[in-house]
Parts: sequence; C-alpha cells; structure tokens
Amino acid sequence: MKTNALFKRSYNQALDMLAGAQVGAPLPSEPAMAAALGISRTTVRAVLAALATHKIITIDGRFKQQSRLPKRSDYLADADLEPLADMVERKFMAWLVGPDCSPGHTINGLDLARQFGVSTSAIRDCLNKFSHFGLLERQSNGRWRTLGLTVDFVAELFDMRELIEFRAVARFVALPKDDPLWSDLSILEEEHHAFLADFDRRNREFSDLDHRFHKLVDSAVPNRFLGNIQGVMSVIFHYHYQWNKKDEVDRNHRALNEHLAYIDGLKSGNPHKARDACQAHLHTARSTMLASINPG
Amino acid sequence: MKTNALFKRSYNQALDMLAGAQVGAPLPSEPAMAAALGISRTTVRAVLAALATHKIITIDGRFKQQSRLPKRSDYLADADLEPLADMVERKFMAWLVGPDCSPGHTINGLDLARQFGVSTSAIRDCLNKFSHFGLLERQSNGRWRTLGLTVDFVAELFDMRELIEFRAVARFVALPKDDPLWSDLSILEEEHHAFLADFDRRNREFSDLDHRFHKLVDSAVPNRFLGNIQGVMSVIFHYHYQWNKKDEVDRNHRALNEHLAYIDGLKSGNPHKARDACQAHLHTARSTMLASINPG
DNA sequence: AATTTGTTTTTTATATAAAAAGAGCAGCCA
DNA sequence: TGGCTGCTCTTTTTATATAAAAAACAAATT
Repeated sequence: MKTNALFKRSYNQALDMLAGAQVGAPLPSEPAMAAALGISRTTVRAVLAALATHKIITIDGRFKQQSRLPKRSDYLADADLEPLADMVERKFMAWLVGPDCSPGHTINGLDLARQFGVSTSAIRDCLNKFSHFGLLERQSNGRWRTLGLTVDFVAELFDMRELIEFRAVARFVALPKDDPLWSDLSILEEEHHAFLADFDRRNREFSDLDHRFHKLVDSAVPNRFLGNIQGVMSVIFHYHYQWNKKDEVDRNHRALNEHLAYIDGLKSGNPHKARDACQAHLHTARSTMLASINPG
Repeated sequence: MKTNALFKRSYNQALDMLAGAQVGAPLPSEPAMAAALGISRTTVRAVLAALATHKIITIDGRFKQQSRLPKRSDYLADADLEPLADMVERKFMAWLVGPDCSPGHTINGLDLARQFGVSTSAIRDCLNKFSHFGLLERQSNGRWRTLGLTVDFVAELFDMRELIEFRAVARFVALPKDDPLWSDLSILEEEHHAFLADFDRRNREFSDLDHRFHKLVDSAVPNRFLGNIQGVMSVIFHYHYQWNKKDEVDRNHRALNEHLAYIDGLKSGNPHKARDACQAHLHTARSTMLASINPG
C-alpha cells in the first residue's frame, strides 16, 4: 500500500503549530490549513481526526479548538518528501551516466528498486519513460537493456535536431514582422545581454535560457512530435552536464555569443545567414557533447 | 496476478507442432523445444506436463513420445491469449476513435479500467504510452485529456513524416549499388507485383506491406527517434482504417501503384525523380487520411 | 455570494501473488 | 566428454488489490 509519510509529516507540522498557540484557541478552517501546510483538504481532515482521537483538539460541529498542548511523545516518526517520479528519474539518470552502468548492460529492476528505496512499479514507469527517449531497449524476454549515452546516440539525436531546427529557421525568417514571436525573440535577446553582463554569477542558469531559446525557435513550426526530442535534449543537458562541470564557463560563454549571432541571423530576414548561424551553433553543441562523453 | 498468456500460447503452438508429426514420434529435447518456441525451459516443462496430463504425449523417464493426434478441443481458448498490453491498446484505440470519445474530453481511468476489464495500472501504462504519441496530454491536476485524431494531429504527423522520408530518399538514391538495401528493395518490388496480380484476395494485407516498404526506405538513415513516428503511423493505420473501410479497395490500389512509381524513382538514381514520387505518394496518403477523418 | 464542511470519485504508489526465467547439480547416456 | 534430464530453488517480471492522497462534487452555514 501507499506510504502515509505525507500524513505523518503533516501531523507533526500541525503539532508544531499548536505548540505555538494557546489552549482554547480556535483552529483555522480546513481549506486555510490545507493551504498553510501545502496539502489537500483530505489529508487535513485525516490529521484533524487523528488530533481529536488523541484529545489534543476537540471538534464540535464546525467549531474546532485546542484542548491541550502537544507533548513530545505525540510526535510521529518523520519521513522526507519529494515527488517520487522526479526522485526516481534523478537517481536513475545518475546511475545511467555513472560507473555502475555500461552500455549493453541488462537492467535489474528489482535491484534498482532496492538501491533507490522505491517499489518496482516506480522503476517500471521510469524505464518506460526512458525507453521512449531511446536510452533503453526492451528485450524479447521482457528485460531491459541499456543503450547508454553513446556516440551513436548523440549523433542521431543531433541529426534529428538539425533537421527540425533548420526547418523552423526557414519558417521563422519568413514570419510577418508583426508576429508575436518577433517580440518574444527580442525579449530573449535582451535576456542574453543581461546574462552576459552578469555572467560570473548567473552562469549556472544557462541551461534554462538555452532551453527557452531553442523552444522559441522551434515554435515557428508547431509540432507535438518535437516534444520527445526536446524532452530528451533537456534531460540529457540537465543530468549529463551535472557530471561534466569542466570547461563549463567557456562552454556557456561561447554558446551565449553563438545565440546572439543566431538571433541576428533570424532578424536579418536572410534565410541563408540564419541557417548558417544555426548550423554553426548546433555544430558546436554537438562537438561539446561528444567531447564530454568521450574525453579520450 | 500475472496472466499465463505465454503458457497458453506456447501450449497451442506445441499442439500445432504435434499435429504435423506422427503418433509415436519422439519429441525433441527440452532445450531444443525452448529454443524452437522462443521460451524458457521452465515454461516448456509446464507445457509438457500439461500435454501429459491430457494424454497427448507420454513421458516415460527421459523418453517422450506422442500418444495421439491433438484434437480441435484440446486447444486452449484464445480469449486471454493476447498479451494484456496489446489488448488494452487495441480497446483503447477503438474507444479513442469511437463515438464515446470527443477531442478535449477528460479521461476517466477508473471507468476505462472497468469497461476493459483490467486494472487501473494497465490503463495507466497505456495512457503513458499514448501520451508519447501525442494523442493525449497530461493536465496539471494529473488527469488525462484526449487530443484525438484531429486534422491538426494528422497535419503535424505528416509534416514530420515528410521531413524524415525526404531525407531518407536523398540518402537512399546515393547508396552504392552493392548495398543490401537495393536487393531488399527489389524483393519488395516483386511482392508489390505479386500483390497486384492477386489483389482481390490479398487487399486486406496491404497495411503490412505499406509499413514494411516505408520502414525499408527510412532505414537508409538509421535513427532511433524515428521509432516514435513510425510507431504512431503504424498504430493509426492499423486502428483507424479498421473503422473506415469505405473506398478501401481504391485506396490500396492507388497506393500500390504509387509505391511502384516511388520504387522506380529510387532505382533511377535521380534524386529529383525519387523525391517527386515520394512527395506524390505522401500527399495522397495525407489527403486520404484527412478525408477519412473529416468526411464532411 | 462566498466559504466551510461532508461525501464521493479519481489518481497514485506500494505490497503482493503468480508466471516466467534462470541457475545449479547429480545422474544418465551416446 | 558433452549434452540431456529431472529435479529444486532463487530471481525477476508482471498484474492486480488496496491504502493514501488529491480532487471534485454537493450540501450547509455564515
């Protein structure tokens, strides 16, 4: 069954609140408490019911009041909290790019579940997700095999990305001058300049800016199948570069300047100039990624 | 609990093998049977035990022999012979293109589970899969919304398909003449002619031929991200056209001839001719699909 | 009218049971 | 020697039942 860590945590938080209040004080309404604790009203009601059972509060109709101060022994053993799927994804990516996993390896779901401290179902969901990203493969016997962050994978990923982004660039330069994308682009351009001016402090936030920039360009040709490509790009940049901090400053600085040239190209209205700037940037990105995978 | 569909399928396959052999003939060894059926020895042993229970074979020490020919009634019901995920997928697609579902509709997982006679987890897996195909969307509150087989969807799907296939065509015509893909193409060309000669009878099997042809062309540029596109194309053709039999004969006949022109184009080695033939075919396919969605 | 409370429905995560796979080993036979 | 059998036992995958949490709905109160 599902663990009730959230309930326990919320119960303890409620005790903390009561410890700071006076006996006889009325409690806030259920929706107010739900908002204060950041949980659903269902859970608030469960907490209130438990508090009443332990005679810490009394509930009379819709009027709730504190009947005594909470004691040390009232507290429940605590647990921590993070969206489960995110936690599994994070640990899995760390495992995938770490030394315990080599391409072609068969994945032991049970073992991963034990390592990560979650159920096998959570692992299963995660594996399903990454199989759509092309990082894993299902074998005939139902087992999973890692394909890993190989040179081939990066090559195919960037091939696809170029194909899509070249097309978007061609469409983008041809947009009417009153299209809202142009003003979005200008805003992003200014953000780039602001970023460069404050580069030393903000350098770490670059991946977000990069993601938003490419997303804007690609939005010139709306297509829901891009989601997969963008998703995997985003995941890889997010996780892979966490383990490759070397040359990060140079890498980001160069990419920023390439983005600005790219934006110039788009604004020029000249399809060839725009395409060349795009190609130059994607080429750098590809080389950077390949170099960081294959330092040899 | 886990279904034993694999066991049932294997049991029926074993019956097929026995039906083709003679009474009194010795059976192959367990590992040999496991290899032949593509299953583990554990399952082979379960099948052998069941066959012995039904007196179809006799097991005497290490010597197994057939004691009688299998009868029609020996076969296990094919109701739950299909892998669960496939069954759910089939029913879900039928529901999605059926009258009970309109685009923008919120999906009730619990209700679908009841309708299909499976657990909510199976539904969850299926929804997850189709969300990667772009037919569904996750809402902020964790619910699912159908996007449906709309005109927009088809447009985006075919845009992406053209992008990929044009690139594959350019690569294909430039392949060296001794590349194995050329002989694969010739084999497929002959299959097309055979198909045309026996069109009235085989007409229904066209979607398989179509799928194999496009897969061959696309294989000129190996890229694992194609999997999604090909997957959704395949799913849509498979399910959607089940409900749109109107004009099927004309549609398939025309597509066959376009394929042949397309193959000619590839074989000519002229990139423009090949591309034109490809474009013509994809254009027809797009119109056909749009017409069948939007008969108005 | 806006908010609070009581109730029901739906989604999410895990524990669990069964199926299938796989490993190990002694004995047998060509 | 090398492969097969006949066991048994462990591991892994898969599907479901079920509890927890969230959300939606409906009635009641201020």
